[in-house]
Amino acid sequence: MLGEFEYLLITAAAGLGDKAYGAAIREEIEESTGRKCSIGALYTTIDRLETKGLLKTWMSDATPQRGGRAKRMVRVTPEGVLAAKSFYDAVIRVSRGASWVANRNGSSL
Amino acid sequence: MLGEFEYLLITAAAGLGDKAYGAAIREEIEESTGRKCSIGALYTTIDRLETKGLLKTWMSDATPQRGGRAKRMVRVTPEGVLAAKSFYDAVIRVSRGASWVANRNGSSL
DNA sequence: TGATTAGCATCACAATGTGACTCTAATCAT
DNA sequence: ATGATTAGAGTCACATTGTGATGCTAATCA
Repeated sequence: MLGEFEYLLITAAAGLGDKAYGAAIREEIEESTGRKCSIGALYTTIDRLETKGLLKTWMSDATPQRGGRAKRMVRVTPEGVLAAKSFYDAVIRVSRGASWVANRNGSSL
Repeated sequence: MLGEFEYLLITAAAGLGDKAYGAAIREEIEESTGRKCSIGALYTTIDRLETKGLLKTWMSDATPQRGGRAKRMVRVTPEGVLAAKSFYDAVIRVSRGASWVANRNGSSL
């Protein structure tokens, strides 16, 4: 199953869509979690997810900006979406009834 | 932050309340996830969570059953509940807007 | 031409997760 | 009373995942 950080990364990348590349994903993660995302965690996890087939990555052309280095673009594969969904579902399912879950009446699922 | 399995374990233990002990937690986890829970994962994770103060454990008296060995009882501490809540919230928050999340209208939070 | 900048890569290490195997003490059947 | 069976815990070496410090590259700017 996905680890927690792997899930974070896939979710961030999926949200960014076409604009998903290393540094942007990192910002996205830091924003949505409020915690630092280390470079090491970022790229090693990208590598691992790509190996597992949950992500696809490729290098873009360098952008014409000061320091505009080539970006490593990221796309979540269908398998990646599936894995994320299954992680999410697992958390939700397992959490049903837990005291810390806002119990909105007719809990569907 | 909590790992995924740590979260599972805390949730299962919390759900079992007074009846939370090693083997029962294991069954609970296997039931709610549909996956095997290895003994090693179980007890090493219990140890770690206890070290972190998220669980408290103690040995019960042996029960008068065939093979009724002393059980290692588990209680989730207030810190443990907090940690679980914070993990859950993080997953929910981060997942907002993800395509695999059933977007039920007024998403509270 | 060299300072600054955006961004990627790596490596050794820390934390987590896993399973095969073993141990214990209690009942049960002979 | 002795050995098979049972519920349950403990351990260890290993696999997987997460982290941060450090450095590299190529582009712009002054």
